[in-house]
Amino acid sequence: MEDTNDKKPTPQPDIPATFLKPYSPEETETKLYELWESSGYFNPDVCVEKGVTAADAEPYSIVLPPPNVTGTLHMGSALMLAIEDILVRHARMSGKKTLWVPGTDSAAIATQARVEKDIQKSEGKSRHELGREELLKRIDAFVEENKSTMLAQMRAIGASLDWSRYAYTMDDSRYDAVMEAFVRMYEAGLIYRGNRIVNWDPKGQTTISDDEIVYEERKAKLYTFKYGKDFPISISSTRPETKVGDTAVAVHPEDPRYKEYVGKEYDVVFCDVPLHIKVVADASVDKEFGTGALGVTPAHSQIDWEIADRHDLPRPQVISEYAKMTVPGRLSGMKVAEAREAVVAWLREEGLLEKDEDIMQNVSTAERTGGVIEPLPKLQWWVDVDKPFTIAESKIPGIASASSLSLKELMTKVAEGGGVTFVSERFEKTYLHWAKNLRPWCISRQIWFGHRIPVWYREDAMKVQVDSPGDGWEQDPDVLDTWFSSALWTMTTLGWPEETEDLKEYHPTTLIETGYDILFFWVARMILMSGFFLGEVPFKTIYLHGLVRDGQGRKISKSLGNNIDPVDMASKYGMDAVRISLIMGMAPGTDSRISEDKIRGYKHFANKLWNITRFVLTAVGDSDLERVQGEEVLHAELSSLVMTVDRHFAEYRIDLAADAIYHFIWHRFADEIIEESKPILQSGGDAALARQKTLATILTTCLKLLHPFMPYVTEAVWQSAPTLRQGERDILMVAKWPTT
RNA sequence: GCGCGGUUAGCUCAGCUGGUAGAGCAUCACAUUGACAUUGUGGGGGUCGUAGGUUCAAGUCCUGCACCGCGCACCA
Repeated sequence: MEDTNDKKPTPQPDIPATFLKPYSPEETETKLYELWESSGYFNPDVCVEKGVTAADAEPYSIVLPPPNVTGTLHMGSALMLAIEDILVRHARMSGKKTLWVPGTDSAAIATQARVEKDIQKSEGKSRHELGREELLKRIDAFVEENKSTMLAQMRAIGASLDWSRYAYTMDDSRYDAVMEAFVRMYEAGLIYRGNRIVNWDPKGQTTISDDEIVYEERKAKLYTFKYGKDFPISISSTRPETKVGDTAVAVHPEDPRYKEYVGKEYDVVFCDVPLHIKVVADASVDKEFGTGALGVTPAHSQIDWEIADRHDLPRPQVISEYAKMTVPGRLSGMKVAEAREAVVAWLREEGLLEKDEDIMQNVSTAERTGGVIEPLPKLQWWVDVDKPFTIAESKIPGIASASSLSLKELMTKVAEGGGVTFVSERFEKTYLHWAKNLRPWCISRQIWFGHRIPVWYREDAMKVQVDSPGDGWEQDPDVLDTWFSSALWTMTTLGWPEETEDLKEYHPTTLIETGYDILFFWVARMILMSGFFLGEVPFKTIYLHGLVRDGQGRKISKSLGNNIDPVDMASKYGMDAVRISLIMGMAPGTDSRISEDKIRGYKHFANKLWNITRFVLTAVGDSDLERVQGEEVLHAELSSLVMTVDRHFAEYRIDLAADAIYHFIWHRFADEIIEESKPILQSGGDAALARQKTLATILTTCLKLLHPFMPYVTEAVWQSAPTLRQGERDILMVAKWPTT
């Protein structure tokens, strides 16, 4: 260090100068990542070529859940990268043929919404003023900029990803694969175009899937009223404005109050709109709710649409895509909220309102825009999850080749038959519950950024194919739900639809590791796609991690200002400290907490290891330890530590593995073994020599065990202290995992 | 409404197939120029949410209840 030493110079033994000052992450991290990357060892092919991995070694593969290109990495992404990097480094050191595929996700809606918002702010223009082509150009520029930042961040975290296999959801090869998938599923009859009730987001001006809905509990008023003075039945509704779209009143078939009216038809004028209402009996009606009679609005309610199906009712649309009334009369052009008040006022005037009561109601909102969902009938593209198809060749337990089943059944059987294992069993229940209640999946989106639907129209003709059929054919303007392409991710990153070596070698992948919040969006749908196209599961094990919360257990959010930037923290405390503090105390599937204090604590640990090294190197000096025997007892103890760590790895309890290593290093090795060693070393002779050997062996083993968790500091030690390598490779990342 | 978690020291959590409570942080006291003050040693602190049950023995198994969190459904 720079402070001039005017005290007597302590006699420095012959150890590398780098250990004479505290560990400095900022000086080492970038260099070490470059060392790893340029070594080529992130790529399993290179590992085989250079003899690090046996050619016939067991493959171990993980496909990185591609982060959205909408911004920068947050603590959640850092946690994900840390967990996966730990597993991957452990697998690589254990001699497996280890592949971790990097990627980024275009995140269609999220990205377009973000860019549109920016343009609206800076230029005051909407996307329609800009035009499709120009908007896409702007989005591409935005994406390119973010991508490079994000890739740099992934490197900073230390992720040992094989960059030679990097994929982006919208690159050419992925794009083509998505088109191919759509066409094949269409040809199998599992994708169809249909007019059904969709979840329409008036704010985002697009449909969204059931899973993209967020329910918000709000206070609402339930009004009870009649359509007109001469109408015999009262109904209840929280949305009286929709009643101008009613074509029936449904009652329970066994409700004695209404039996006499079933089958009768009435004409009324409701708020200036003439209605023709038929009374129908339908078992889906709950006799106990409200008046026991349900005003049926087929075009603006999912269940009403289904009732209309059963009773062959007309389905007039009375609300537009802009959530405005399309009926003539006083409501014409009003927004739904205004119309509601206007209808209530009219009901009061007419003396038709019988009751209004406060109730709590779940309002459906769009996850991305927060817009209140307006159910509307629309002609959209759907994945049919109920229609049986024939699975040509099945490698899934419980599903026979050439058998016939629906996608829903496929998804259920994969879990029930043990085709995949959930690290936390409880998620299997959640998954199964979801799979069994699955409804058609709406996959078309009315936005511009994304994989455009490969369907072509000319007059009344329609063709489903990847390339344009020729002049005069117009491509469907819609793009696919971003999760449709994501669902193919394990396959497309490995080369599908080509039958590549990678696909053969690494698919099914060993493990999917992602947040539990995208179990349905993504994990379940990968099972769907992989099952349909390949007859196999996309991954053998499902590891779901929880949310990263702040020190007080609050969700990380912009409004709270409690975001902790992983790269920021790393520049203060080192990335090793960030990584290990993210996974310490984090049981799989449960939310975890991160705070600056915790990270600071683990910086101390990195330095502790540094100082241990300094002590050991000093103790060993220039002794030749090659032929020296260490002490049995301590070696047995070390073995038992390795066994504990292995067991935790086998159970995916990397938090416990890290804990075991941490405690051994600090509280056993440093606090006890090193302290006990001081007199032994001073006494000299064979005992001292044996102890030197023991200390070196313990440290070497600790470096290896700790490497997956804290790759930088351990590699820094390995690089600076060749004496500790004991004949192994000069890069710790590819050293052999300790055996017991 | 259905389901899933959780409830153990001030805080964050661990306690596997049941044998009478552990760690880290925090706190208090003491020590040390030591490989390391990014330190060490020691102490205090818990009737393991609640009421029952099974058992020779229950944080640990079973049942009910309460509270917190989450998912799904309903949403007339």
